[in-house]
Amino acid sequence: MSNEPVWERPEPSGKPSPTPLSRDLIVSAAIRLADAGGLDEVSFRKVAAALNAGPMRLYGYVETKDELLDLMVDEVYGEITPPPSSAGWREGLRHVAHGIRDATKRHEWFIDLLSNRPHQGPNALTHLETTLATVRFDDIDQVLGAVGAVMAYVFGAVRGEITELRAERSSGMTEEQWQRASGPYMQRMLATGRFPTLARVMHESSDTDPAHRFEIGLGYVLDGIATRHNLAWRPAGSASEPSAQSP
Amino acid sequence: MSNEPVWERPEPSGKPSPTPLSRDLIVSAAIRLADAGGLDEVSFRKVAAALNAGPMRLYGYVETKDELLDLMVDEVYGEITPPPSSAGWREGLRHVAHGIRDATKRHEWFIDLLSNRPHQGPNALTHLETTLATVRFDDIDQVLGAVGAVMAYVFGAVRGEITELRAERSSGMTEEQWQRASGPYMQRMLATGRFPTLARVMHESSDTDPAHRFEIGLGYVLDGIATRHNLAWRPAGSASEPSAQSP
DNA sequence: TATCTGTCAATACACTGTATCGGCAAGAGA
DNA sequence: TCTCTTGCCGATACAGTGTATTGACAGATA
Repeated sequence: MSNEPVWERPEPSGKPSPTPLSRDLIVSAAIRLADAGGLDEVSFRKVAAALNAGPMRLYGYVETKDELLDLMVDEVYGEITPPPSSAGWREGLRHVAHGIRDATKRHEWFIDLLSNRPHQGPNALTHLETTLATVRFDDIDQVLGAVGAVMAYVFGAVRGEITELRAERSSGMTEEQWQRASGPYMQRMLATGRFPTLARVMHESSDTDPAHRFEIGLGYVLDGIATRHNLAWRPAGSASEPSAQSP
Repeated sequence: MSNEPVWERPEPSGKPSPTPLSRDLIVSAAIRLADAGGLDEVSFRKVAAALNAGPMRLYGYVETKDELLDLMVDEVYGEITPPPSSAGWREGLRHVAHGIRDATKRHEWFIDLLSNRPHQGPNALTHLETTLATVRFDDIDQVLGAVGAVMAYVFGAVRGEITELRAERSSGMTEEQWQRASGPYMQRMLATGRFPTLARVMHESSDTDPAHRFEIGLGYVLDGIATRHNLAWRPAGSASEPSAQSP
């Protein structure tokens, strides 16, 4: 009934109980379950059971399951360390990108909760704030464009990684050879000759390290921002970053 | 029991029936339902009901619900027109990017089915093949890197768009003013003063057209690829595209 | 002490994906 | 033509989901 978002709604007034409860306890239990067995393990019944409580007890703290998921997402945002305020826009955005990727490594389900609703919890907002603040272009539209592009790339890339990783895991522990067409189905498809370029990629590509591929793509995006805005920029492996200026 | 993927498994031998059935009928019914009411409307019971059949009848054509979703995804890939073979890498990738974005406009649920499993249906594979083939760099790793980065950006950006669009729709038809902090919660948050840059973005940004923002980010990625690989490239609005060369 | 208020457990409902079983109808063999 | 097999389909059932409803009980207040 209450139209306020979770973040602004107070929790029930911890009445002394054999097993005390709180929003924090609930979300951390849910996160534990999700980390261990994926989002499917997160049900009100299971979360409540993990806390020695009845399922309906959770509804005092959380109005709906989506709210619980929102709280979980925001908790993950809270784990991500902001870039140092001394960082230039390029280092800053790289830091943020890796922060999200690392967080998703710890909580794979994080990436599944992107399309539910926008992330507006307090931690998500401060994450967004510090990310925007690290890009000190004069033109605010350029700031938004740069941050938006980097975020879009990061989310897409991380999602791809996780998807691939899950496929490997479920498809019988095929380590990195999975995309090498070791799956019999893929082998048959490639054998049809209808996918020559794809076959070439599978057979000849030497770049199978996901972290490296992530870095490559991220480099593209950052280079593009620098090029488009005529920012000074060094091609590779350079330590210092010039302070940003919009043209 | 059969370990073969759907794509290689024959359908039941169309026995004459009052209401004939086929995989195509099933997936198009499912797609119709999903287009109309989102993925939640796609259940075996509802799809079967739309075809005047019992739910269990579908299991002859599709072994599991994930298989049905895979078929739906592949159908969407089939709708995407490949780039003209005359296109250079930049036009080609732009064409692919917009193809995916447009398809997602027609079928919003498409973007939700990315993290399930990799897309390996015949249409998805030919889509990937033509995408790779449009980038004629000598170094195959550079091809994969470029295509991977563009795809990651596209998926991330489109997902963001759809998420925002859904939020607007559910949050009471707030058109484009949503991100202008018209939501009372956001207004309160911004009023705390803890998010100055975010507030500035919300108030001062004039760039609210999603299509334009998509284009901007895509431009970053393509510029980055061109820059990184020292490809000839014109900053803006230039018609002809030089044929690609890797350094 | 009596009343109110807020928290919780139990039950119930509609819905999901899918395993199992039993029948039925078409094709094959005699 | 009669039987038998085979493959498809419907009905039922089961375990699980999110959540609405109800009723009891405990602590605070009058």
